[in-house]
Amino acid sequence: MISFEQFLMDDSSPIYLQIIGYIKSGIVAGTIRDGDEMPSRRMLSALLGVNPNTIQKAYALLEEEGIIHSRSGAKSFVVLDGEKIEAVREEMLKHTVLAAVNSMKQMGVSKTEALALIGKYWS
Amino acid sequence: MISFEQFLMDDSSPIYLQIIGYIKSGIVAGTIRDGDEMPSRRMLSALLGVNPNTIQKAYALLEEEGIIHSRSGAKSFVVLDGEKIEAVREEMLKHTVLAAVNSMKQMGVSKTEALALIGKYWS
Amino acid sequence: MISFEQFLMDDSSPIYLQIIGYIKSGIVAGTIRDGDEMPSRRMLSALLGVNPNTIQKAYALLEEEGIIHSRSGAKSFVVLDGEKIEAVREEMLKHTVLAAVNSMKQMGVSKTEALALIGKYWS
Amino acid sequence: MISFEQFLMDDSSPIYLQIIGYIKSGIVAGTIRDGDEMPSRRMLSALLGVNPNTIQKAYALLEEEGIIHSRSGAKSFVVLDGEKIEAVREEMLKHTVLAAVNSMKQMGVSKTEALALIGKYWS
DNA sequence: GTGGTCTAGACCACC
DNA sequence: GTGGTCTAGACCACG
Repeated sequence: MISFEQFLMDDSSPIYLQIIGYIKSGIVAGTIRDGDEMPSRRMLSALLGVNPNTIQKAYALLEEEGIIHSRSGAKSFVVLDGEKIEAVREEMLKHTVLAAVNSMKQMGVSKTEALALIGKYWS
Repeated sequence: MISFEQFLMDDSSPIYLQIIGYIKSGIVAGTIRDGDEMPSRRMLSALLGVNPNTIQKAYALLEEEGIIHSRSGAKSFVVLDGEKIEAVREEMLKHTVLAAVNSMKQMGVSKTEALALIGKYWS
Repeated sequence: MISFEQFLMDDSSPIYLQIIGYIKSGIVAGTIRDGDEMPSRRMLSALLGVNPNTIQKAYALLEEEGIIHSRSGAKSFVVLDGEKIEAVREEMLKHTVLAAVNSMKQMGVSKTEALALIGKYWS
Repeated sequence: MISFEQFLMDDSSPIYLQIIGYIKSGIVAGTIRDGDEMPSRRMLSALLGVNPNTIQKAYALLEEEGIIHSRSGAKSFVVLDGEKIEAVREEMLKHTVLAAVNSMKQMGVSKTEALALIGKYWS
């Protein structure tokens, strides 16, 4: 059963996207694996203090991406093969890194400055 | 006169924020300088194919930040001293870099991996 | 004993309906005949990896339609006379064909185009 | 502005899917074209006597498929190039025809019988 | 128990 | 005005 203990609501982006991001981050970090059981919508909704529909939306999108599998009446599970994991990792990393790289380029930051900035703010 | 030729609508974030970001990036990059003339709201609205209210909102916020100065009926100009430029630069870079750093941390990426990723996606 | 070797779970419609459809198709195709023995609920549940209640529901509905006959503690058998077979055949075919016909009409497909499409996708 | 006058609720499948199907059928039939304006969610919800959220769900899925384009605060439009139209047509026809063909095959119907059945039920 | 759909209505950001 | 998100709660089909 996937734990949401470390999940912190950010409140700046929609909750359902935060949930999706949390799952995907877990996949990239390796803490969420193929076959893991998802908490039921009701349970998670109670745990996070969020409306069940919000959870439902997150789960529906994850299902559409093929990351979880749900059947009415049965529990939901994570379904991941090596390819999918790699794809998620690629997507997540590419998105974050490219966003930063492009912004910095547009600001006229050089590559070496960029590396220094990362070091500075890594803490 | 500040040119919006290189401005590309991203469609993922609100238009008025994209405009503000474009101006600020130009300031950090040094392509926008103190005393530069802003295009008129009407002209920019037509050029970008966007509702005039959207342009107005962007200009109003830039004015609120003290980055441009408008007098009703007259043209708008950029007003920048060294401090302001440094403040904008600091704000933009910190925001960009911290967003990337936090995302990568959550994905279990190490500092050295992060630096490698920046290098990989830079060119 | 009716074999479920060729049974493939479709995952888009409820399992119990898939089971019923599989049986009815077999009847129409002539591969399932009067007096054939149904697998036990327990066995089928294990074979398909499905909740026993789901099998039970399918069997109950088939019994309700008079297609199988069960006696508690005894095996279930298919009971079919000519009329019943004809009724099932009629029902299955009408349902299938009408669904396709109506969809195609709504898409502005002409009768001759429809016939061509059937030919195209048949093989 | 796309008209929903001919839209009839079927009630057997979810409303949001019926709306999507209606749009796609219109695309295949050629009555819905690139650049057409979608009715606003509120307006359509009132017109069909359906909750706005239901409309929202349909629109969101259409957007995800790249068939319509929405921006917060602005109207939604249909966006279709030749490829997309062909893809939708292919998807819709293939889905309906293959469903029928496979069902009939499983029932042991021959190709000529199938063609005769289509003719019979076309009316 | 589970997932899926829907209603009723609110709030916010955007144009 | 528009689209997007969320709450609160209901109902149904499924396993």
